[in-house]
Amino acid sequence: MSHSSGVRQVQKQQTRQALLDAGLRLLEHQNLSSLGLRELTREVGVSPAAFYRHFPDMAGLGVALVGEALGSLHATIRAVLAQGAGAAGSAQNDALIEASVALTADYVADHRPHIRFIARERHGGVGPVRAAIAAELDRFADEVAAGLATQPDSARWSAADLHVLAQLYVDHMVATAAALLEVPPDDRAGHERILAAARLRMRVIAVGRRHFFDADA
Amino acid sequence: MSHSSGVRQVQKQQTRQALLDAGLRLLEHQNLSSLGLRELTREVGVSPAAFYRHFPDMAGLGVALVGEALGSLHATIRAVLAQGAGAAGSAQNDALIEASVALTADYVADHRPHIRFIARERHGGVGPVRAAIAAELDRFADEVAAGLATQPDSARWSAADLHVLAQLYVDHMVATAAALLEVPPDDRAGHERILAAARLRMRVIAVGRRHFFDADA
DNA sequence: TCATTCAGTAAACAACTGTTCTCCGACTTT
DNA sequence: AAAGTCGGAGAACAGTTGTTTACTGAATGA
Repeated sequence: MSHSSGVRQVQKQQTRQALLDAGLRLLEHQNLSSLGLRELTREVGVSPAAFYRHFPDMAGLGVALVGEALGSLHATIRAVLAQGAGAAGSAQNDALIEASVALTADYVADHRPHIRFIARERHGGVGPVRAAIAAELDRFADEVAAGLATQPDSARWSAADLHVLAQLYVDHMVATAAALLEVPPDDRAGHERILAAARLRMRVIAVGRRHFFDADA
Repeated sequence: MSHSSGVRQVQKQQTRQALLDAGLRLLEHQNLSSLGLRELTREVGVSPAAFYRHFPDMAGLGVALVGEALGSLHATIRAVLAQGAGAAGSAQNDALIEASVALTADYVADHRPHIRFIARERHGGVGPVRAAIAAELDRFADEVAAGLATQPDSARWSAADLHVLAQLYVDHMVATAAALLEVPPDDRAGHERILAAARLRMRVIAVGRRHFFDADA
């Protein structure tokens, strides 16, 4: 058999990664559908034909970038949500909100180009990429719904309705991430303004969930 | 002076409109940044050079499309929100939610390509278009905030926090509109599924607003 | 050691791109 | 009726684009 860590494979992965990195760099200021194959290979320093050794399409490159951008996030999200399992009270809830917002802020700070790519291509013109992003976000919603289900405030909620609520949380986090991109990375004040707004909105949603089945709701 | 309804002006507006219409048609399956000038003029049946008589750029065409897509919506939104002014009780609130959701559904049904364009270019690669969309959505948030302010449930809310809440409503409506686009126009079941989820989420937010300052919030 | 695999190259393909120029001819003003 | 305006056509510009082809030479496995 051919073990997968031969010199050949390693070098192939290196240029593949170089293509992904250069793509991300070039996509900071343009859409995937306007990124040229030659433009990309020129940036990397390989011949145009070399691209086809790694991806069938530009769409293929895009799908790979989606995985790079969001793939590692699932475990992190589950970890954050686990800290609120079974906990009650608004103090505990606020801690969970704070942790979620902090996670969003940190991830955007550390992966700006990736997040920008996701925001840009979420409704972009490249079908397979749109589908890949939608699939990842759906998985996020599943995970958030599972996390919500363990909390006392969700006692009277059906699984289906919890999933709808989870989508609201996910959408809101994506919106917050996109808002953070609109502000320069070193603008601490603008940064904090967005995060404060995000916290407020999450608290409104949390309160709404808790009182949703009250008599005067 | 030259009155603005001469044969000349009318014909000019006609080809301008033809450019906008053809643009919208071609943008249904691609991004603005990948729409070629020649591709567009070919679709309309005019020479490439004719484009420059109407727009300096593709970005210019895009900004004009933003106005076409969202400009007429402000008055409609104000009208819907006015019906809830000063009203209390969850029944009245539900009516307002229903009206908002119905407005969104109708507008998407009647302006699918426009809304698709907005969703696609909201975070797209063309700066001026992004800015134009952001400006329109900000105006929507202003209008929603003004509408919310007239309701008893907002009694203890500051103007600034109401504006943050209004952005949540606007974001949610945009997300709902985008979700409607993902489903074929004649899929009544999928359509209704999305609208039911939107209503639920809006109700959660409304309940959260009402109980936000409760002792156990 | 020798044959095989295969990532990357170079060149050629036909087609396409945005922009500028000069010109025409129908509308508009005087 | 003459002079002026101006939307649009047509051609030329110098590039660019994605894709396929035959090839090289180093890593690989027997």
